[in-house]
Amino acid sequence: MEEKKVVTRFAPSPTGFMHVGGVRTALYAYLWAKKNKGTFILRIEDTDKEREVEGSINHIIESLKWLGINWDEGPNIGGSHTPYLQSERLDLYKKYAQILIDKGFAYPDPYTEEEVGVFRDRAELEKKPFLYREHRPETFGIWDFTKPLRFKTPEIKSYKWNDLVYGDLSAGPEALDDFILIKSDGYPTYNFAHIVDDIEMSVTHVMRGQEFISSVPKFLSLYDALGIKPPLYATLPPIMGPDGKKKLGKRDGAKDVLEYRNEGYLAEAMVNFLALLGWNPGDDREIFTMGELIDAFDISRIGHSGAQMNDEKLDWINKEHIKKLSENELKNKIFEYLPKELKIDKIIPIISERISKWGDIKEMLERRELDFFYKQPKYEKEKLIYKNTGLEKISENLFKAMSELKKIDEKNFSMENVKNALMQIANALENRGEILHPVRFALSGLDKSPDPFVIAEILGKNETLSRLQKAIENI
RNA sequence: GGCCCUAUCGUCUAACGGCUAGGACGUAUCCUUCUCAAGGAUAAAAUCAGAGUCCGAUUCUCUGUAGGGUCACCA
Repeated sequence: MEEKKVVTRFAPSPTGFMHVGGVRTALYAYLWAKKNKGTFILRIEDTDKEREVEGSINHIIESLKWLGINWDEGPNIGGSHTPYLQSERLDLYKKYAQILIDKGFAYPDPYTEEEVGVFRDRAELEKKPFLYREHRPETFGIWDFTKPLRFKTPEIKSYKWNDLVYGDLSAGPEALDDFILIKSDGYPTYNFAHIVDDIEMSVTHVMRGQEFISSVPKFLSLYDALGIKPPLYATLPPIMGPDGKKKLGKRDGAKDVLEYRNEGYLAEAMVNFLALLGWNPGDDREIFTMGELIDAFDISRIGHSGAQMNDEKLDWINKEHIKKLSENELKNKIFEYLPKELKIDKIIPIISERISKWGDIKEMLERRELDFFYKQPKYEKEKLIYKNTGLEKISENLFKAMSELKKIDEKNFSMENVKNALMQIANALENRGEILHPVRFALSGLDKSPDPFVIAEILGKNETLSRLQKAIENI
């Protein structure tokens, strides 16, 4: 028997930016499709014209592209199920609506929105779940497109189904209701449209957040009414906000993923982090490329409980990915952030081992931690004193350092040689810091900085000696 | 309120019903050239509670508790 080709989709609504929750859903669907050499579809569910936010389709596209979550079919590139915007597929939903009407499984809603609202309020007051079907009219009129079209649930029963992640799930009959298929504005609801499209697009695996679990019986009864076998469901655990309580939502500060790009995170690190938020490979690996994720990914290892967004782990993963960059990639990226005076090859390791994301370079610059590499520092004496060493002693040590460093030929003024020279003096002292600290301070003017040897090499012999001299004059 | 889902270190997580509950981030301490960073080592840190089944329960069952989701002409 031939295996059916795996088709997954990501179907966002264009109501704003994408946050990590949406991205992770997209990622898992993508990974599963790629792992099975299947198809990953991007479909835009723009059936709510009220909530639609201008520009969000492009924003979503840009986010996915940045992360390398590439779709095989969808906006911009087309495919065999074009178009990929639901607002352009209205005829199709009408066709399916007609099928349901003909089968007696759909009817126009005779009530106004206000009247239904009254039913709902009453149910809420009585602490009962609201069920429209308890108000289902006896006889149905002809649908004239001005009223919403409702689904007539064929059979009110408890549903049981299997979820690829959660296993056997079930819901009571109160999960079933005569939901709206087509709104009075002519657009289908999510409940209806996504099912029609999943059928038309031959989607085999539906991955989405667990907020949809309680709607699944509705979907199943719709499939039943149509006489079509539903796809497989893989429900994803929620991502919680930083407080660990609520599901991450735009309302409580979920970040636009593109903001992570602006802060200087690598796309692959972001993907790596999100993949691990709710899934694990079953071994101790933590750092993955997209290709490695595709190999390792498996629905059966997706977790069941909510995971909390954790920026510190993301920083660590990003740093690990930075370490994997080639020399050239690292150089180009770091130089993007540096002023021309600092575009020195030797400064790259100094920066790269002090940052976890590119944006940290901006902060280093703002804190003026790198200025001394191209600018004579100002000396603030408070930062100088090393333990109980007196000023005179410090000057004396600086002189010693100068005279030793003068002996090194300019061509050989390397970190190693500077280190040897200075350590020779330092080791003779009771406390090595008595010379290492003043020298470092003379070169950088900072209480915290890279070590003096590497700075000396970058500054060169002349500048190094000149700064030692200036420091002596200024203390 | 009904229905549904979930529960292992602070966080992400691992553990056919069977070793001392493992790893990672973060934290702390030590080492490595004064500081910072990087690196190395070490440490502290968890099975929500109570019953039941079993020789044996983090794992299975029940109850409780806590958290989350859902009950739209939103997706």
